[in-house]
Amino acid sequence: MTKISASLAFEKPLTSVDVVVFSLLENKLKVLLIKRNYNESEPYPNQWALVGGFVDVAKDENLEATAKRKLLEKTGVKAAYLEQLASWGSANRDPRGWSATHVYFSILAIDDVQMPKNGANTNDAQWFDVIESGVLTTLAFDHADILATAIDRLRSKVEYTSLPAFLMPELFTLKELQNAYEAVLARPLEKSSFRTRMLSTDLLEATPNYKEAANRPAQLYRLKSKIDAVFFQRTFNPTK
Amino acid sequence: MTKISASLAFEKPLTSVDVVVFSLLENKLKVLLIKRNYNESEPYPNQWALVGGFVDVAKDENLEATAKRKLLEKTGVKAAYLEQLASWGSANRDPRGWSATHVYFSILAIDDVQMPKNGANTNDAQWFDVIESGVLTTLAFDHADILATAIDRLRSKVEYTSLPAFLMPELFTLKELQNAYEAVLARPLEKSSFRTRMLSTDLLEATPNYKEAANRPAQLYRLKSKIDAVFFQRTFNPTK
DNA sequence: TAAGTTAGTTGCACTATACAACTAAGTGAT
DNA sequence: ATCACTTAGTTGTATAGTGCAACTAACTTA
Repeated sequence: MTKISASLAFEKPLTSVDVVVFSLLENKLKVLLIKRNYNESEPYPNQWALVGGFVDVAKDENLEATAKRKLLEKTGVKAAYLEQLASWGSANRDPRGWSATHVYFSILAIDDVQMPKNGANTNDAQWFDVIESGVLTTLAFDHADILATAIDRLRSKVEYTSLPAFLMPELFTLKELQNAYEAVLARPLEKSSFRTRMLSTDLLEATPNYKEAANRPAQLYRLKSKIDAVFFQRTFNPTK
Repeated sequence: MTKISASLAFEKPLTSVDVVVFSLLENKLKVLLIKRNYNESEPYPNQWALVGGFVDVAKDENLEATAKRKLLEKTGVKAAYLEQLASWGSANRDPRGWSATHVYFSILAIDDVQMPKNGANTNDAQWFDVIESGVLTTLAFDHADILATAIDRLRSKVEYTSLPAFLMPELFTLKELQNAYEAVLARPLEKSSFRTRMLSTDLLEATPNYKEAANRPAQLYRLKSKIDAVFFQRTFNPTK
């Protein structure tokens, strides 16, 4: 027996990728969950779970490819903000054996999403309200832990980055962007310092258009770059 | 064939854990590297690599346990600052097949480290200077990428956390702590604001002792908590 | 034309920082 | 003893981003 076959003879853990998909719907932060098959021979039948699945070593060139494939299958979205969150692996998180999952999180503008039309069961994918650090539903596996970590990470990054910009449609007003920040952080922000912060970077581009309403029209902005987030030097509201 | 055996029949990627181990030696940031076996049947024989190895599904309860086991084997250190960095997985990063590695990084006080005494080859573990975003040596696998990411993450966290405190011995002066920050960041910091920042949190505890020298003695401090890092509201030197 | 509403600005206070000049406390040479 | 030298530690002033509150701007509707 050579050294190579010895090392490959180790029992290998199961390897999966999960994606925590966030979006904004009616000014509320939402997370996309998938209902698992009603199949008693698989773990957690009929329960809600994160978007995800096993790495397909034939199809997926790398972990991000698995994440993108799963995201595309469930939302129809090709290019989206996608960031690695962390990984969870242990002997007992999956009854089928030692398993490790590489978790990403994604932030989508709801306009871009085409929810799946799965003939048989159109209700197998659903947006859930994010409340505190989770959802009002039991989740499969350790997905409640994972979701809580993703929400924490999202909130802490939103304190000093432009991530909520990825929740916005093509054109939006500064107040709408502020509403998105507030929906994620679950707390109000101060108008003038919010505006100063957003306009002090080259994140946004003013358009010649205004959003008409029964009051003073608001300037419409668009993102300068669809890809990169901007980092600020401080957090909001020093917590004191 | 049942659904279970179908899902487990997938070919599984190799699963490993790597740890990027940082320490401070003579006021220079160092990273611990291990020389791979001189064995032509294994990939990258005789090359330097990060601390790491395959998950042992029989021994390791979870990923962190694998990381701690590897850290203990190579440094003798049991409790250290250990944080997940990210994971890397692809079809071609390991010639033995589709492989995914879960990477942690650790920060150690050099005093705590007992370098291994491996009878045969005592030179198989060595501290390398961190220069720019890497080391002056070729690394096995994609470990140069991983190391660069770890250095970036370390530097960016050091801007707003107390991580360098974990590089210090039991007792240290504020100047020594500042030297550690500067070694990691590879740039000078301003004395008075550094002191104000450090003393404004309850990170440090003044001891009754002073460090004697051929000049004014410096107050010695110790960490209040060995476990948690402190977060600050801003970065150092806003980069214009 | 006035009331109501939301957009957007302005002035002032506060806080953590940067920068520079200062004082404090020791050693060692003369 | 005194003074030069060195490093520890402090102080004063400026600055930048924020929080807060009050203000002005622009539009609709009654």
